[in-house]
Amino acid sequence: MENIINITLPDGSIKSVEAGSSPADIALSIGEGLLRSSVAARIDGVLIDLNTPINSDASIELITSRSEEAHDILLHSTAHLMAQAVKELYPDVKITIGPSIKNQFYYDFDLDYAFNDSDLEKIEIKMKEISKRNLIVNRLEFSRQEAIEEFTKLNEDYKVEIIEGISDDDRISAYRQGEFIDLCKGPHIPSTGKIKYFKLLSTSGAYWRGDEKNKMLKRIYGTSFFDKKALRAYLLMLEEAKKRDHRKLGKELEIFTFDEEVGPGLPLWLPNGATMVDELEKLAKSTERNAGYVQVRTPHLTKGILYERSGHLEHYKKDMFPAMDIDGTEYYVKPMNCPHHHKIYDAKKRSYRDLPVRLAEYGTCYRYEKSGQLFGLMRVRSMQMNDAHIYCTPDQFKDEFLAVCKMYSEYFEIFGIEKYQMRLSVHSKEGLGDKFVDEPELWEQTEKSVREALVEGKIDFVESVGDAAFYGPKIDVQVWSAIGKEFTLATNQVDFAIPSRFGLTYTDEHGKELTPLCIHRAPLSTHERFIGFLIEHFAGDFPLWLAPIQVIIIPVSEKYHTYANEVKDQFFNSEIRVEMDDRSEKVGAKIRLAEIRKIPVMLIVGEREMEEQTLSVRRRHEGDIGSFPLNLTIEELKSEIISKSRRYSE
RNA sequence: GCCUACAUAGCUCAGUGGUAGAGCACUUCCUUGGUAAGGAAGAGGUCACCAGUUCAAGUCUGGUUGUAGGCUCCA
Repeated sequence: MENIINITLPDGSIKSVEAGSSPADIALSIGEGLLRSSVAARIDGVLIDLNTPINSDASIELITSRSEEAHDILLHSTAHLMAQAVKELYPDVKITIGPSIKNQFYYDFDLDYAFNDSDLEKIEIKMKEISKRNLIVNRLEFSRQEAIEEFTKLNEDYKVEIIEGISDDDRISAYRQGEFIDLCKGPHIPSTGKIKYFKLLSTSGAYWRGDEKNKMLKRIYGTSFFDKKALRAYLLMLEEAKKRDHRKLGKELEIFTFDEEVGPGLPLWLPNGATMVDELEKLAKSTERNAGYVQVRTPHLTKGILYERSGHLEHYKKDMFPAMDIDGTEYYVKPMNCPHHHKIYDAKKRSYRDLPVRLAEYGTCYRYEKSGQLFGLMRVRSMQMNDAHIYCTPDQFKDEFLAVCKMYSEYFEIFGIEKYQMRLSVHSKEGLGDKFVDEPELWEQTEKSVREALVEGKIDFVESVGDAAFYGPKIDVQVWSAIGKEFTLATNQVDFAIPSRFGLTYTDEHGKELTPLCIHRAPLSTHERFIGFLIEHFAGDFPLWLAPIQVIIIPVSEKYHTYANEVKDQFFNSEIRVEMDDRSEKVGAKIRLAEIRKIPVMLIVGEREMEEQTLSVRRRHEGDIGSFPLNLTIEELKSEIISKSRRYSE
C-alpha cells in the first residue's frame, strides 16, 4: 500500500496512482489530449513541472495551454530558449535575467556588442533550430554552495550574484535544456519542441537590476504563443495600437506639433488642439464652480526663496529648470502651482468658518524632464495643470478627499474612461529626509487617514511604496497609452508638510491658530497628458462636444454655395464649430476628406435641400441618416453638445 | 541622463559614392457633380545641422540637434 498515493482532481474525484508518478503520468491516464495541452501542474497550490514526481497524497490541477498561467510559463520558457540561442551564437555573452511580462518576455544580456534587427532574425532562426531539436527541459536542484560552484564554472557572474542574494536555507533550482543551464525557479515547458510560435520584437538597453548606477545591459523583447493564430492576432493588435498613437493622430488631425527651434517637450497647440483645451477648461470651470472652488491666477516666474520655503529646492530641484539671475536675485519658472496658492491662502486671515478654501488654476508649469523620457503630449516640459488646492481642517479632510474622488468618477463617466487603476503611493522609510520630508509620524498618520477614506469611499486601489510626492501620500489614477506605456492621469495628493512651512493658519472656534491640511488635486491631469490620452482613448473620433470641427457643410456643387454659406452662418451663430468644403470637387471626394479628418457631422446641400430649406445629414459611423430641416438639425446638435453625449465612442 | 536605431518635399516614403524621386496634399485651369479619391498642368528640397574622407557625399566617418523603442524617473 505504501507505494500508492491518492491524488485529488479539481472535480473532487480521487485517483490512486503509484508514488513517484508525475503530473504528466496523471494527465496521460486521463487522456492523451490532456497531456498534450498540459504545460505544468499545481500540486497543493504550488506550481511544478509536468515531470516532477509526486510522492504523497495531494490535490492536482493541470495547467493547460488555454490559461493565462500557461502563457506566462510559455513566455518564460521562450526567454530561456532565446538565451540559449544567443549563447550559441555569441559564446562570450553573460546571461542575467529573463522574465515574462504581459504578453511578452525579455532577456537581458551582458555583451560587448549591440544587437541589430538582422541579429534578431538570426537569433530567431537559431531558436527555431533549437526548438526542432526538441530538447528535454530538466529541473536540477543544488545547495547554495553547489549552485555557486556550478555557475562560477559556467562563468555566469550575474547568476552567481543572484544566488548570493538568495537566503541560505533555500534549495536552488536550475533548468537544463541540452547544453544550456539557467538559474530559475520554474516551472517550465517540458521540452523545447513545444515552443513554436514566437517573434522577437525589439532591442533596448536596460540597467542591471534596474539601477542607473549599474552597467547597461542589452535587452531583447519578444513574444510567444501556443498557436500561430494567437501570435498573428497579437502582432496585428500591436500594429492597430500604433494607429491610435496620439503622436500620429495628433499630427494627422492637426492637434499639436513640436518644433526643433522651440525645444523638446514644449508642444505647440494648433487651432484644433487649442479648441479642445478650451472645451476641457470650460468643463473644469463649471464642474469646479458647482463644487465650491474659486479661480485664481499666478505668475510663471518666482524668486528662489519661495521654493526654499516650500522645500522644492531641497526635494525637487533636479526636476526644475535652472535658476535665472534677475538683478542679482535667483528666479525659477514654476514646477508646481502650490506655493503660489499657499501665498494666496495666506493673503488674508482665515477663520474655520472660511474653510474649506478651494483655489483652482490651470497654471502652466515647467519641469525639467530628462530628455529620454519625453513622450509626445504625455510627457512634456511645459504643462498646464487642471490644478486646485483645498485647504481644510482635519475634520473636513475625509469629505473633501472623497468629494475629489467623486469628481474623478464624474469626469471619467463623461469620457467613458473605464480601464484604469487607482494607486495609493506612500513614502518609503529609506526616502525620508531625501525624497520625502522627514516627518515619519505625520507620514504614517496621513497615510492611515487616506487609506481609511478610500475604504470608506469603497474605492479599490493598489499600494505603491516609495512613490509618494515629497510632501505627502497621493492617490493616482493609472492609465495606459495605445502602445502600452503606463501613465498617471489624475492625481489627488495630501500635503501635511508645506502649509506649516508657509505658516498657514486658520482660527478655530476657540480662537486658536491651527494649520490647515492641504489637498492637491488634478483630476483632469494636465491639458497635455489628458488630451494625449483622449486622442488615443477615442482614436481621434471625439464626441461632438469635444471635436475641434463639429460640422462640415458639403455643397454638391458651386451652384449651392450661397445656400451653403447661409447654412454655415446659422451654425456659426449657434456657436457650433462649422466649416464649409468649397473646393471644386465631387461630393464623394469631399466626404472622403471629412471622414479622414474625423469630422462627426457632414451636411450635404444641393438642389433638393436648397428648395426645401433642409440638410442631408451624414454622420460618421452611421452614414446618410436622411434630410432634416435646418433649425431642427441645429437644435439636435446643440442638445447633443450640451449633454456631452458619446454617440459613437463605444 | 543611459543603451540602440532613425532623420530625404506640408504628409507617407523610395533612392548602397556619379545630374534629387513617387503618391497624397498645395496652386492654376478644365469639370458642376448626390454620400469615402473626376482630369490636366504647375510649384515645392542647402537630403536636420556642423565638420571630415573622396576627383565626387543624400549615400562613408565623427560631432551636434531632434525623434523612436527601451531603462531610469513622473502629471
